[in-house]
Amino acid sequence: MQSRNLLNEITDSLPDLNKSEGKVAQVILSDPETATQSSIATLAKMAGVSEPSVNRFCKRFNTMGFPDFKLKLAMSLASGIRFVNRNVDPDDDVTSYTPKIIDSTISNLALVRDNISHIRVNQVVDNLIQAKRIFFFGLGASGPVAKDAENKFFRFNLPVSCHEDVLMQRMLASTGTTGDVFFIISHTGRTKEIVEIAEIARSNGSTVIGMTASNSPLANLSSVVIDVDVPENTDEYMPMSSRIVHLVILDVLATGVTLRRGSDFLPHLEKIKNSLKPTRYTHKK
Amino acid sequence: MQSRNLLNEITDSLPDLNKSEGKVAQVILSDPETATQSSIATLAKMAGVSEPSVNRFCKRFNTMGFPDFKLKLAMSLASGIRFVNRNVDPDDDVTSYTPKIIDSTISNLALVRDNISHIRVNQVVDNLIQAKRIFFFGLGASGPVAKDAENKFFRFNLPVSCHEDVLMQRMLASTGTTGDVFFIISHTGRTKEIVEIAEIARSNGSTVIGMTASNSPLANLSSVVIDVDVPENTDEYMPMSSRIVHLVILDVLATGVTLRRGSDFLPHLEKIKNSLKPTRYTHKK
DNA sequence: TAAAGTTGTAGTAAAATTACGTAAATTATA
DNA sequence: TATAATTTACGTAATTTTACTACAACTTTA
Repeated sequence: MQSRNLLNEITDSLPDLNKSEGKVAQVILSDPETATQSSIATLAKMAGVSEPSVNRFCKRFNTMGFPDFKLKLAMSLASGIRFVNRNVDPDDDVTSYTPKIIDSTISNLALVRDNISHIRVNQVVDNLIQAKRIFFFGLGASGPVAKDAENKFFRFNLPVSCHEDVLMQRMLASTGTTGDVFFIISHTGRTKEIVEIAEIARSNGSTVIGMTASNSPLANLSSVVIDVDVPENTDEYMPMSSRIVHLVILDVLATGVTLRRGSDFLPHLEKIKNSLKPTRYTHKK
Repeated sequence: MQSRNLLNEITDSLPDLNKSEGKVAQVILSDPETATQSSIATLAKMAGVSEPSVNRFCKRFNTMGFPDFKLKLAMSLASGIRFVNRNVDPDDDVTSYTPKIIDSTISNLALVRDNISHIRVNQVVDNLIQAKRIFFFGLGASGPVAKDAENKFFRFNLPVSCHEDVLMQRMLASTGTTGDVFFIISHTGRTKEIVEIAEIARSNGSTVIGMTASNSPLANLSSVVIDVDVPENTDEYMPMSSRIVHLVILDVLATGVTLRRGSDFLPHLEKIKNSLKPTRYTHKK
C-alpha cells in the first residue's frame, strides 16, 4: 500500500537508521511542516549532515529523491494529521472548532470507506430486496436515522416502516415471521431493550440486520451485521458522529437496491421526484 | 483563506485566467496527480506554453513558486477532495459504488468546511442561546434532521421542540413572539408551505434561522441564514447528501452552544450521559 | 497609435543529484 | 588482542537539472 502514512513509516524505521540518517529523521519528525518547505541544503544544515545524506535518507523510503519525498510528506500531513487527533479545545472559537468537527466527521467516513465489508453490504441489499416487510428500528439518536431510512426506502415500493417506540418494536418483533427484515440501528449495540427485541425477532424466524458496533451483543445476535466502529469521542466537546456514518451507509444500501432493480425502475423514482414539484416555488431565471 | 482547497480555487478562477494560464489550468485539472510529479519544463510542454507562464500561473494562487504550488496541490489531493465528480454507474458493483458515495459525501463536507461563514455560525449560536423557545422545522428528508436537532439541543436545558407537520408548524409560527427562534431546515428553500410559515413567524417578530440554499425564497426571508449549497445531484443514482451536511452543521452549532456555556455546564451533560448507563449491557473485560 | 497587458527568449541563480574519495566501523586473521 | 581487510557510512566537489528573473516582442484594447 503506497499510500501508507510516510510519517509513521519514518517513525517505525527509526531504529534501523544509521547515525546521520537518524539525525535527519529527528529533524523531520520534530517539525514536518517546515521540512516540507525547506530546501535540501537548509534541511541538511538543520540536521548537521551533508546534502547527499539527506538525499540518501529520502531514497530509503522509496521516493525518487528529495522533492518527491517532500511531496509525499506533505500529503501525509494533509491526509493524516489534518483529520486525526484534533480535539475541540474549551477556548476554541468558531474558526477553529468548525473545521475540527467537520474534519473529524470526514475522517470517520474515510475510515468506513476503507474498512466496510462489501460482502456484507451485498448481503444486506439481497435481504432488503427479498423482504416481505422491512422495519427500521432505532432509539435515541438512532431514532432520526431510522426515520431517514424509512424516508429513503419507501421509494422502492417496499413495505417499509420505522419505529422508535420500544413497545411498538417489541410487538412487531414478536409478530414477525420468515421473510420479514428487522433493520436495527444502534451506536453501542448494548441497549438492553433493543437487544431483547432483536432476540425476539430472530426467534420467530425473521431476519435481523444490525448496523452497530462490532462484537456487541446486538452484532452477535444479528443475521447480518454492518460493523460501524467509530472511535469513542474522548473529547467532551466533540459530538458523536456515528449517526452520520449510519446515514451514509444507508445511502449506500439504498443505492445498492436501486442498482439491483435495474433501469426499468428509474421512471418510478422520477415519478416520486416530480410529485413534489407543485409544492415548490420555481427558480427565477 | 489559505486552507481553501487549491483545486477548487483553480476551477473557480478559470474564467478570469488569460489564454496561456487557462491552458496550464486545463492540464493541471485534467490530471492533477501527474502535475505534482512533473517539472515546470514538462508541464509547460504539456500545456504548450513557456516555463515562465507556468510560474506566473503558480504565483496567481498565492504560492511562492512552482515547487510550493506543487506541494499545495499535492496536499489538496491528499485531503480528500479529489473524488468530486465520480458518478455512480448503472453497472457499478458494491466495491465501486460504495467508495463513490462516501467520497462524494466527504467532498461535500469539505466544501462546507472551506466555505461556511463563521460569522453566521456565531450569530446563530447567539440567537440559540438567547432564545425563549426554539422550534426545529423540517419536511420530508429534512424531518429526521429536525428531529436529530431536537435530540441534540434538549440537552442544553433549552425549551426545544421539533415539528414535521405543516399545520402544527403554521400554528406555532403564528403564536410565536419576539425571542422565539424558528430554525427551519430545507434543502431547496422553495417549498411553498415552509416559506409561508417562515413569513408568518417573521411577521410576528420571531427570529427565523434558515439552513438552506443561498438566495432561495426561504434564505431571503430568514433573519440569519446558514447557506448550504450542495451541488445538485446530476446522477440518478447518487443520493442527496445535503441532509448529512445539515446534520454536521447542527453538530457545529451544538458545539458552539456548549462552548459558550462554559465548563460549568459540563456536569449537566455528564448527568444526561450517565442516565443512559443502566439501559445498557456492560462491556465484558 | 498609444497604452496596458500578455507571452516567450535567454540568461542567471539555485537546488538537487552523481561520482568519487576518505573516514569509520565491522569482520577476519594472525 | 592487535591489525589487516573489507564493508559501510559520509562528505566534498563537480555536474546536471530545475526554477526564476529581466527584458524584449507581440497582442489586445481604447
